[in-house]
Amino acid sequence: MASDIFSALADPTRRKILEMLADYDELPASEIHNQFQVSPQAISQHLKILREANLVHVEKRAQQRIYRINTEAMVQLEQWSQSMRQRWSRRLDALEAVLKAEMRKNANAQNEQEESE
Amino acid sequence: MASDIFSALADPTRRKILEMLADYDELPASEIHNQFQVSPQAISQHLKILREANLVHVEKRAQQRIYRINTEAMVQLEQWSQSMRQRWSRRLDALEAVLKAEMRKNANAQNEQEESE
DNA sequence: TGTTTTATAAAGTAAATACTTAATTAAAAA
DNA sequence: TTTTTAATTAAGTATTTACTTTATAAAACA
Repeated sequence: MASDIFSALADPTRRKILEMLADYDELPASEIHNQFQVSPQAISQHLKILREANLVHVEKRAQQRIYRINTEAMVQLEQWSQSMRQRWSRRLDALEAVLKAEMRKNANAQNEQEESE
Repeated sequence: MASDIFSALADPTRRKILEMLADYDELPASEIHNQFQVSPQAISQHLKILREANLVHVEKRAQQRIYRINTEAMVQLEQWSQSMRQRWSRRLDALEAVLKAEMRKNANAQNEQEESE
């Protein structure tokens, strides 16, 4: 996992930037900035963090910097939540196995009792 | 989305706590603390943040506080990444439609040319 | 009851974060 | 070539964060 995807996603401005990029594919920094009330420098700093987390790609086009979302990095986020689910269900499977074993044991005990009656 | 799930997940200690809870279902604060090098107070503060983000549940048991993961909140994280994927693919679908329309147009142009030949 | 266990709350601090303004870079246009 | 456009980097600042130590709470145990 690219070191701090989660820190990068912690900021609502950066999440909104990613959502914009998911909707529009490619956007120059200036257009991203238009959607917010803060300075272009502030947005540039957010974009730098998104770049460093490998959540976006940049391409130079004349004076512009064109940003795109990096879907691979987004996949990593999904993988983390999936791995959480797997840990969770692996535990549930183990619990289920124990419960089934318990049920068999009870069923056997029941049978033995019936046989002795 | 319970306001700052993402901020709660930004800290590696808190993510590790969640992973522990995913593996072990229920754990008292003291056992969680055992896995880390920081003070119990520091862990208590992390647990508070996880509680406020609704990522965990607590149950009092004698002096202990028993923590469990709240799977509903984890689902919200998956929903966000899924919604990102949806935005992304909705855009791809639209692009595909445009491309298909282009192809039809070209095919028609081709036909008309053949007819005139 | 007084003491121990388990945990949290409160107060203080160093480092990180999200902004600002000022300065710099580099391509395009006049 | 000078100016404009688009964006970044640098420097400074207020707030937030992640810890610490100290103090408090509440159940269990002697």
